[in-house]
Amino acid sequence: MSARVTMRDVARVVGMSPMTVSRALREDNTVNAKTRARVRQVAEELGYVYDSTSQAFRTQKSGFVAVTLPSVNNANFAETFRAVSNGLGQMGLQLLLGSTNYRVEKEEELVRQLLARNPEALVLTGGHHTDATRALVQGRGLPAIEMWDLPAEPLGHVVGFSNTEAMADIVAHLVQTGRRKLAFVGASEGADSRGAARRAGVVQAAQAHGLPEVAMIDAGPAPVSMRHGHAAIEAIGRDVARNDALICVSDPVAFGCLSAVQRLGVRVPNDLAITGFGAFEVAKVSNPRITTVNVQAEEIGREVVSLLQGIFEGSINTPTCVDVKSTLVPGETS
Amino acid sequence: MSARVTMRDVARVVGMSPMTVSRALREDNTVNAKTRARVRQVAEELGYVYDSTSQAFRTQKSGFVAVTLPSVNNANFAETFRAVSNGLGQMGLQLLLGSTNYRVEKEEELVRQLLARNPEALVLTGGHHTDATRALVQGRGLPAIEMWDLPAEPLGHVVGFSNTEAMADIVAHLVQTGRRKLAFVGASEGADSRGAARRAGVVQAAQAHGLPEVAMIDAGPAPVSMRHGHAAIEAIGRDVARNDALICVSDPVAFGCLSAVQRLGVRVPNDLAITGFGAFEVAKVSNPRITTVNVQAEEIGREVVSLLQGIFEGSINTPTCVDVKSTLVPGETS
DNA sequence: ACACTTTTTGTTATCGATATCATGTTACCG
DNA sequence: CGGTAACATGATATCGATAACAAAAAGTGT
Repeated sequence: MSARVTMRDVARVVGMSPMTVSRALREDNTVNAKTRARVRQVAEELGYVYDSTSQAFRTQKSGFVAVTLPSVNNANFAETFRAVSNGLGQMGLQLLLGSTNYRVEKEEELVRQLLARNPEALVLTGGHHTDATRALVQGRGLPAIEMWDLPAEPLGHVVGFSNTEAMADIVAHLVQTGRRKLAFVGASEGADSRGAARRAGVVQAAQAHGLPEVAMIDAGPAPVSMRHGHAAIEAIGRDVARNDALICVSDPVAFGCLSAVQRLGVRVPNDLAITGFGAFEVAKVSNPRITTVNVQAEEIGREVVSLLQGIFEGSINTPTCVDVKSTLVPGETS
Repeated sequence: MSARVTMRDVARVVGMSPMTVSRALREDNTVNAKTRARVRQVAEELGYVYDSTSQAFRTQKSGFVAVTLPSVNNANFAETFRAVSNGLGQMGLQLLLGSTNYRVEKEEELVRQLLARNPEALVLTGGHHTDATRALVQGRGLPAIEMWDLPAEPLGHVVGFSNTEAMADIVAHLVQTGRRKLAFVGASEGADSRGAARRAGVVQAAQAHGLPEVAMIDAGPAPVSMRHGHAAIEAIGRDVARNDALICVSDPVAFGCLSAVQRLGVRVPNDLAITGFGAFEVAKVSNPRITTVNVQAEEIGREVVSLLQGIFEGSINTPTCVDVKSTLVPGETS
């Protein structure tokens, strides 16, 4: 196996200095067109592959933007990821991804690893972090964006929406359509802070409307998905019809509930309303269509990108908060 | 903004050489326990953050494993990603992800970018690549793994299953349960090679069983999901019942079809059988449960990791092919 | 106390690209 | 034709961690 091909090798063949090769391979127009063509051709012939590591080292700019997500196995986060990834690609940046599995300690470890790669910005999901994480991020003076939430004390910039408000919209909608005995289906207390915010939003809104106490249906530890919603309802059985509305932490959970409820012979929406969260595909395709909240996962990604763009260009200097409003999407389950 | 803290800074404070600091911060036991404690404490106090870029540059080992996926917005691929990511994390490696959006040209561009980061191995999804991609990968003598497929001419190692065989299983199952007029629902010809392999598998198996020609239902360009399956059936209307089985390229597509078909009043499985692919959550939760094929997305990820482990340890030297057999999972739609 | 091993620390060179400054070459103008 | 601008290329130093070798310090047994 031959050693790797470097600019020096290319330079030797072309009969020029490595500096010229460097210039020729970049968009540097101080190099003669003929020279450039020759350099590129030789580079191609020798199978030269640019070494970003060296560049990152020399220029002290990694070309990375670090992103943490609770999980990629979630169509919403995946959508945001895709938008950010595409946007950054166009800016010549690469995305460095880490998933926290919905745990802040894991996030801390991850942030440490990611920072070691010297990213040019850090994008975190959610507004809930360990003190060490906060210290790490702020100690570097690194542009930071929190997304998918509107934290009370942001680390830096924010692109998100209010989980609490979104839930208030749902509760208002249910009250308006005559529901009073609400139940919330979500993950056990603990890890998932966005889930917790949604739960709190429901409880709060129910109180505001003077409704009886909201029943809590535990779908197990986060992350919860279709099968957990399904199983939670199966565990309860027909008693689920004591409530007249199930407010689910997400569309997959709602679909799981819907399916289980239908198997039990409970009619939706006649006997029971069901709402989801996130405007996942399944909400629109299921039968009946699930009432949900569109959080514009892609829009969040796009806003993150345009924020980053502004930050790198220098046009954004002060902490900015972008509220990507969520909107209620009425379906057939309520 | 103060300049970044380096090992040299830590060394100065401790009163030792940078080399000692380097050793103290690693798992190098040639350094005095007291010295190490002191170094670590000072590093902590100064807010020192390790610089992986420099390390990568010096040692010529990036600590990266590059992975391409068609899309993360697919629960199957996301599952594989998670398994690989977790496994690599335990080996002290970081995963560098790129998504090809199901296009080989995009893959080529991506591979170029990823190789520039000097990864220690490359994991590609699928066995279909441009010539340039093949040349790039093989020219580097870099460990390469193709997954989610069993290519005829592998680039290196392989962890996958036969899409063709899996489809043959489905067709055999449908024939056995009395179906003869098959239709295949998938993306338009072109981009998605795994989808194409599945289509070919169906056609081939149908011929082998002496069935009439398989009807093709086009769900649009890849990637196709619930809404595309749904829309494809809506476009056809009740004519869909001219077939007696819909073989779908994936579970989400199958669910979309199922939902649309139910809205049309066609009874599943009585009037029409439906099959999916991939053992997505929705197959198990939907009503009726969808007959599918379990491809063990997570297992693929785990096998990739253990292969990589073997490669790095040196215990695996020859191209290896791991066939993660897929298994038919009968549901209620057939 | 001496020779010798073991432990601990230090010195120097280096990975590949590029910022910076210096130098050489051609073009252009009056 | 001399002088200056515009263009093109080169020389050198450098980013931070660490491999490889060197050397000092601390034990160890006789």
